[in-house]
Amino acid sequence: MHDIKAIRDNPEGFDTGLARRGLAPLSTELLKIDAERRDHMQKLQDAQARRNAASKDIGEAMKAGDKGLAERLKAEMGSIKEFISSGEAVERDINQRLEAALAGIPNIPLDDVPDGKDESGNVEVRRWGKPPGFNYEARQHFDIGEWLGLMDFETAAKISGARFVVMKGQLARLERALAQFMLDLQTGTNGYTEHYVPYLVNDAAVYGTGQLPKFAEDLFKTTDGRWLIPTAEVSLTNLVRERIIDEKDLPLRMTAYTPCFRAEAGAAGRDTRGMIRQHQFSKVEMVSITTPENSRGELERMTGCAESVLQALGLHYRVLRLCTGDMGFGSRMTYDLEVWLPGQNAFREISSCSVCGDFQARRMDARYKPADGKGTRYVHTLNGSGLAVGRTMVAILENYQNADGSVTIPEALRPYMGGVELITRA
RNA sequence: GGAAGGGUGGCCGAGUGGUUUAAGGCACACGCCUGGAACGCGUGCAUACGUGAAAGCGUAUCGAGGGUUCGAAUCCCUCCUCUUCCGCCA
Repeated sequence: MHDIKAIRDNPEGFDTGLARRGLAPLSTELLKIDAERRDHMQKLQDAQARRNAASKDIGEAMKAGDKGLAERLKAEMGSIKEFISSGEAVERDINQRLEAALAGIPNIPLDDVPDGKDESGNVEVRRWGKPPGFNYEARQHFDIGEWLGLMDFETAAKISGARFVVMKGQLARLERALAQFMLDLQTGTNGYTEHYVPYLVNDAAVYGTGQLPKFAEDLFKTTDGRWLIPTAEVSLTNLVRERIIDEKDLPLRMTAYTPCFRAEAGAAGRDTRGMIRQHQFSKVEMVSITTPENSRGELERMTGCAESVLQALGLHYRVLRLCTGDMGFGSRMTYDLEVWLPGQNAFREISSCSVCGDFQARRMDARYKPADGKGTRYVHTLNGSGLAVGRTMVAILENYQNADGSVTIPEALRPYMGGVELITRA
C-alpha cells in the first residue's frame, strides 16, 4: 500500500517508479481522488465542529436549567445533522475509492534494482559450487523417483488431480529430514525463531501481504471463506498486524515449516511433469521485521541464510538480483537463488528473498516505537524461503544420483535420515 | 453446536448519556536529587487524517460496522473475537 502523502509530495517520482515496472502513470488520477477527499473532509469537519460546539452549549444550558435555550439550539441542529450524516457516507465512499485504487498498485523498486521486462533482465551476482559432472546422461528427478518406486504421480492424480505427488519410504522420509535440517539451521546458526502457524487465514491476512485483492485466482479458498496459505509468509508476517513493537525488540526473525497451496492459475503447460510445480508443497519460510534503516542489510543477511542451506548440502547454485519486470507485487528488491539441476541441465529457482519496505506494514498497520520514544513508524518486512523442501529434494535427487539409479544422501542429512547413506530400489 | 460473561492507550485498569478534553497505576523519555545509582520529586508521553512555515487548531478513533440522540466508551442491532461452563472430539 502506497502512502498518498508521499505521492502528493513527489508525483513524478512515483510515476517514474511505476514506469520501471512497465506501468502507466497513475499519480494524476490518484491525486484527483485525493483532492476531492480533502475538500470534502474540510467541509464535513467544519460541520462536525459546529455540531460539537452546539452540543456542548446544550449540555450547559440543560445543566443551568434553561430548557428554552436548549430546545432552540436543538432545533438549529437539524440541517447540520443531515449534512453530516450524508457527508459521512460520501467520505466513506471516497476513502474506499482511494484505497481500492492504491491497493492494486505494486511496490516501487529500489534504485539499485536493474531495469528489465522479464527474467532475461535479471542480473547474476554470484555463483557457488560446481555442477557434479556425471559421465552418463543425468536423469530428471521424476525418472529417478519413479524408478526407485518411491514417487507416484499417477496415484496422486487419481485421488487429487494433476500437480500432486505421493511419496513413500525413504523419499517420504527425505522430505521430513530436509525440513528438520533446514529448521535446525535457521533456528540454530541463523537465529530465527521457530513458529507453528495457521494454514487457513482470513481475507485481512492475505490482503496484508498483498496476495489480495489482485491475485485471488492464484489461491485456494475454502467454502467457509478462508484461504489456504500460498506460503507461510502470510501467517508469519501477519503476526505483527496491528501491533506496535519496541525498537529494542527488532529485528524479529521468524521461521516456520508449513505446507503451501497454490492454484498455479496461468501456469498451464509449464513444468507439468514432476515435483517442480505442485498445488501443494512444503517450505521453510523466513520472515524478518526490521527498522527502515536496517531492512536493506537484512536482505543480504537473509539471502545468506537461505544460501547456507544449499552450501551445507553441497548444491551448486547462483544468486540473481531480479529486474524490475520479474519482481513480485510487494517487493522493492528480490534475490532469487537458483540451484543447478543436472537432469534439466539448467538452474531452477529454489528460494526467493525480498525486502518489502513499509508496503506490507501499511496494509497491516504494523509499527514500531523508535528508541527516542517519539511517535511511531511503520516497520519494514522481509520474506524469503529458506528453502522450498520439494525443490530441494529435486535438487538432491538430480545432483546425488548414481549411475545405477540409486541416490546418495548428502552427509549433512544423514543424521536426519537415521544414518541412511543410500536410497536404492526396493 | 448451546449458555453466560468480557473486549478501553505500549501494558494493567477506572469509567452506565453532557467540563472524560478517557481517571489512576506500570513502562518509557527528559530534568532535579546523587560521587554514581536506586528511591523520591517534577515534566512529558496514543494514532490517523485535514489545516498551518511553525506553535497550534480541527475531525475521527474505547473490538468492527450500522443505528438512536442536539450530544454515545456508555443505549439498541449485526458481526468478529476472548474467557468460563455444557455437548462433541484428535
